[in-house]
Amino acid sequence: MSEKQDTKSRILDAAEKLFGLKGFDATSLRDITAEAQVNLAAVNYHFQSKDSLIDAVIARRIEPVNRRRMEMLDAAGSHPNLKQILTAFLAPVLDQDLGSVVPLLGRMMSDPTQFVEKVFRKHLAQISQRFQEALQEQLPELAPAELLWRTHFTVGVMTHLMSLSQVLPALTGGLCDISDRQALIERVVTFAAAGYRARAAEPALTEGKG
Amino acid sequence: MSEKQDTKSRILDAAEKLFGLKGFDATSLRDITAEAQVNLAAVNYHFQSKDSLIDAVIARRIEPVNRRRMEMLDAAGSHPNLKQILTAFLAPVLDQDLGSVVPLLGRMMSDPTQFVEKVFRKHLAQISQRFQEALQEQLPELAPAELLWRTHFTVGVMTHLMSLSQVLPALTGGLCDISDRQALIERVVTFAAAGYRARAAEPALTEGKG
DNA sequence: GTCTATAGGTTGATAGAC
DNA sequence: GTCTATCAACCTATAGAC
Repeated sequence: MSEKQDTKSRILDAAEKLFGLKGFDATSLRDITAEAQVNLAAVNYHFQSKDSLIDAVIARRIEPVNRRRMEMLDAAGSHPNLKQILTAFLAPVLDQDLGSVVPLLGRMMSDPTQFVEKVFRKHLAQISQRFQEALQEQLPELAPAELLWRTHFTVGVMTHLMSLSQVLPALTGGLCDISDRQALIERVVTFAAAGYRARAAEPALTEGKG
Repeated sequence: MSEKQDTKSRILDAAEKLFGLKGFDATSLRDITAEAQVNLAAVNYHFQSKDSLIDAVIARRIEPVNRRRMEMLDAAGSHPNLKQILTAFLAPVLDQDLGSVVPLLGRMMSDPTQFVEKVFRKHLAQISQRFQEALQEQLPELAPAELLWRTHFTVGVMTHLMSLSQVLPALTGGLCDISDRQALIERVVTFAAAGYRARAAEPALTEGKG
């Protein structure tokens, strides 16, 4: 759409695209400035360092997602049910641009190297707490640790969808089409909600038939 | 245990550890040879290129996992139930060394760049087909595409566990302890089995209360 | 703000002695 | 098989002209 953009935005757009496509380490500043059609020195002028650029690229996309999550959770009232909570958590992510934002967020979520410091503590700790409380209210019989495990599992479903979003059609011979967002979100929510509601295994008993 | 190892194995061990810790791109051959305490040129002598080394590192760990998966699936008889199928698929992965193999497999599964060619087509396509058939037999009411989606979700749960295995205790304030493998496997199987069994959403209807 | 030029370091890979 | 030495290419970052 917009023919002309300022240098800073062009760099952010190009970085986002390439980080998602090739990963943070495999993308050089030269790759980015070539894609953005700006001068190499512009990156350091506007963002000081590659590491700060990564921070900026991530923050630009995760913060609006988190705001939308809170909006949707609030909109569901003071006692949102399980599917409303899960939808508020997942939909804002899966509704993003499949060509750049989704792969970027996938890289961000699945790279353990600096995930704790760069992503979780800065952007996810607070909102996770809020959703965890809402979930616990709907699932009072679930021990907090068990609830946390299942949230970790659900985040895994979401993360893997984002990481492999670009290759999923090829992987499944076209059977899994990721472009219908609404259907995808409902699918994930259905799957995760059933997982949350599963009766926790009782370690002391011999296991029953599956 | 083994004090003395041949150069080739030392390189594989060091590469596995560092690839898991820092990722494929961020790990240089010099990092690897320093860790393995071997000469830099030894890598190219034994493995030709970094890319071939990555292949070798992956193949060494995924192939035994796949053999074990098939063993467990076969051991469950000709009509394994859902939990038996899921356990056969997940347990051989989650039972691996948490300090090196699990993080490596996590990197491998969550890097979309060459996942299709380097990992899926070479190591996962065939076994996926076999498990998909077993699952379909137990879940005949589920459309093949829907089944595939849920398998993708389940692989996401597994992958995210592997990717963040090193940081999960720190992330959850120690609440989620990954060292009890048996309990973890049961937790994942319980969650995924419930997800597989969830009634598929019917797009035409207005949604019921969650 | 944008550019050129370049510093200073790392990378994967190889040639050739032993 | 293992080593030293090295190449050519690449990297991030910055200094300084405009």
